[in-house]
Amino acid sequence: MTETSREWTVFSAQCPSRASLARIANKWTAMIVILLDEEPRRFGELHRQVEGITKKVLIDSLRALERDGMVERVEQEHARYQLTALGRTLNEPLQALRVWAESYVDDVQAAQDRYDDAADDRTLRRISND
Amino acid sequence: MTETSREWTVFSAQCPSRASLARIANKWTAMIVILLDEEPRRFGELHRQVEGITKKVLIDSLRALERDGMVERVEQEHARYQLTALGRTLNEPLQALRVWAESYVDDVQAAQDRYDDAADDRTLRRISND
DNA sequence: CGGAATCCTAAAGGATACTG
DNA sequence: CAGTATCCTTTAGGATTCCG
Repeated sequence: MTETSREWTVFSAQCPSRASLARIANKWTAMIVILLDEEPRRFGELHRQVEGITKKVLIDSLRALERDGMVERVEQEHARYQLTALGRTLNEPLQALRVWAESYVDDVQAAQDRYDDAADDRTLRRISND
Repeated sequence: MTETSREWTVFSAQCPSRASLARIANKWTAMIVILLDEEPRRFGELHRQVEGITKKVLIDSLRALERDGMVERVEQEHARYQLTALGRTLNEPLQALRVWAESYVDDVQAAQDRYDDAADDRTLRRISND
């Protein structure tokens, strides 16, 4: 395996880095961090920009990111959120993930079509063998 | 927002790139892709190396990755899996995520401790105000 | 060994209503 | 507007058993 920190490895179930990976390898985290990296934003802005997220999920996500030290709430009254220094280090890898998802839409779609067609074939062949 | 593809955006709930993001921003996906990028591996190897994953979750993950065109099964009899060209493009961002998770364990832990201590304080203050 | 099938639980996530 | 509280549904994921 590639060496990173010698002490921690995400491949070990109990390693704290595994929990960290679970938190950051997450679509809501990715979208929120990317938006907050552009500029601090208020709750309502995030709620509108992350289309389809409910208030509950958004607040739960923000709290979890606060707890993990990636996001901080400034201006208590106006509920403005921003990234911490730690959170900012996260933008690059998450942004790369977002770019990947948007760049390869067609390739993924094509692969899915091929796979589903092949699955249909398999089903047909199985039925005709009965 | 940062511009990537003009046609797709993960921030739109119905955009196919959102589903793609959900698939790749996922701890199981990350671990499997990272391992397969090193070399093709058999089912049993993956099962041992991704500690804590069950056979069902592993097979479900592999099938989903196959359907999305990132993984292919070679040597049907020996069940050896490898990345496709598309899947290989995914290693860099996912590896970056893994490195992040392993590198900042201490910072995250410290943040959690601070957060939880502050939460205790808040609780105590609220109780004494009753 | 590499699965498939079934069942089940826990956790994520959604809907709705209410509040300062 | 920025939440909280409740309840409910859905999904991910785990446990177990069986099979070629």
